[in-house]
Amino acid sequence: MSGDQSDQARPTAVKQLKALGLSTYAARTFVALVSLGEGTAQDVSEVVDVPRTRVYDAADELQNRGLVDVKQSSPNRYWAISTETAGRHFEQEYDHRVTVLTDALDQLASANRSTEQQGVWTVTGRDTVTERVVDFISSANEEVVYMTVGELLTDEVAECLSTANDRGASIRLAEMEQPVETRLEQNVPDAQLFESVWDWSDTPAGRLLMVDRDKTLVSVLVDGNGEHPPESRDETAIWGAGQTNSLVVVLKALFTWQLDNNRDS
Amino acid sequence: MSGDQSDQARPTAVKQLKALGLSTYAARTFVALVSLGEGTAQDVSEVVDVPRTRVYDAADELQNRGLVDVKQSSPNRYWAISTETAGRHFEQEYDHRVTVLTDALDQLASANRSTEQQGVWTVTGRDTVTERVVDFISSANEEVVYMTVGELLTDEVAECLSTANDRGASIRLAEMEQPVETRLEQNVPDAQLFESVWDWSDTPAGRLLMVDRDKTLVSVLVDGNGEHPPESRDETAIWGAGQTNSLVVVLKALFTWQLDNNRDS
DNA sequence: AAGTATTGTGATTAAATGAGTGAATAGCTG
DNA sequence: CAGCTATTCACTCATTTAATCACAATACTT
Repeated sequence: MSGDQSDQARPTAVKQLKALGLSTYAARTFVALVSLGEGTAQDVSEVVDVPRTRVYDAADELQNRGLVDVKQSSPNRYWAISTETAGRHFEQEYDHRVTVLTDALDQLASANRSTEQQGVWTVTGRDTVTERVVDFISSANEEVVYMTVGELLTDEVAECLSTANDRGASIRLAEMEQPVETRLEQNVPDAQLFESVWDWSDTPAGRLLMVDRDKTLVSVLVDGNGEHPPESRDETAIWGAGQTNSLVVVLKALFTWQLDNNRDS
Repeated sequence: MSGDQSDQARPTAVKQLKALGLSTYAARTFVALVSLGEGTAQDVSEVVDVPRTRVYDAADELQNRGLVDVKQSSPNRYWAISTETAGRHFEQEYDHRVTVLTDALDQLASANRSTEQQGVWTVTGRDTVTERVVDFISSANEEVVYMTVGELLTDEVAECLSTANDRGASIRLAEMEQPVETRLEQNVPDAQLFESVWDWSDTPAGRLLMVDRDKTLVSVLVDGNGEHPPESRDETAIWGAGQTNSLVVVLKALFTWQLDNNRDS
């Protein structure tokens, strides 16, 4: 199929453009103009599903956004900016957005974000959990203990561990499945490896993390509904912070015992 | 006023969050949680204008987006991620969006984006015009002739000119108002400067650009309605491409005469 | 030059999304 | 167990957005 790519490309492009704030018609019109390079309202409505009489509004919207130039002739002709320019355009727009947002939020953020927490917070979604893990490791000053299944030791986390190590924190790393692999040594060469004395193989455990003996996180991998391939298994985690936090106390005990035991052997 | 900043910060933060795809309630709830650090539905609805019974939906939305963690107690407590994490989060999200979009658009883009154009395209808005100017200069292989009023020779354009020069294109630069200033030499040291023989002082001219004697752009500065300060004057431009394009022909003639005349003196 | 086709604008209607409100259920506390 | 609060759910109202139609203006054709 020659159109196999385009058949996919068109809806995804429209979807992204809508997510970036364009109306449905504007998104479709822009996609049409990118395909055509240039065209009239008629041309556009023939290529995509936009009523001809609405192409004018859509083109207006696009022009105001700087995505389309207009030739004032009869009939009017519309010209879409190049894909590279469009990319740069949106990048700039959203850099600006995020800058303004973080500035505003920084002003609002209260100083009393205490690290002393009573209970336990839950996080869902693999990316979100990873985000929290990275957060924690980034805040490490002295020690990071991280036990994980192999598939979750991504480059992002590995890099983060390296940075923490450079900062002077000691890294203790273990894998749950096999005995410590050489892969770990490649990814995080400065880490001090240890082996788990328990067998996690029949548990859905994902990661155990402890930072400076003050912040801890536990995650499990949970199958969605059907038997998806392993990569789409969802992850949910709980975390807590502070010396008096129950989860911290438990994991501290667990890891201390674990590490002591390892040193002996 | 102590709250002078926050009074501004809160609405702008909400506005940006909405622009980034959150619902009004979700945006307000997040702002409240950033201010509080942590809180119950009650707390949130007391701080910002969200009905208490709806904080739960909003928090759900935020949790799915990975912006808020939940503590399952009674009452539930919600915890907002740090502003830095939020910034990184959105950056990542939109980098991803833009990547997917440009990929899709590249597949769609027709190869026949000919540089040979019949008519003349119009662009409005200072930023958009600048974008087009940068586009043009970036595509220059041999020669760039750029005549501009001082306020429009921004750093972005200057840098772009330097790059073009490094690529082997000769840069000819002039300012419309005063005789050629030393400022130009600072900004674009490698440019060959020339003086205009005409007096543009009573015209609203903004820029004249010619690239490789094949693409040209003319812009004018136009007052909005009231007497705004000069920086808010809007700009509109027309451009054309191709050896047979009327605008190209005109500007080529103009500049050739201009440059010849300059060399004589 | 007149008629026909096509382009552009505006008004109008219908559908969908989202904001706001209140009632019902579940869970805790005394 | 009673009274309270927290949470969820269902519904209304308003605003926005999609879609259609009718008309005016312009260009093209014979």
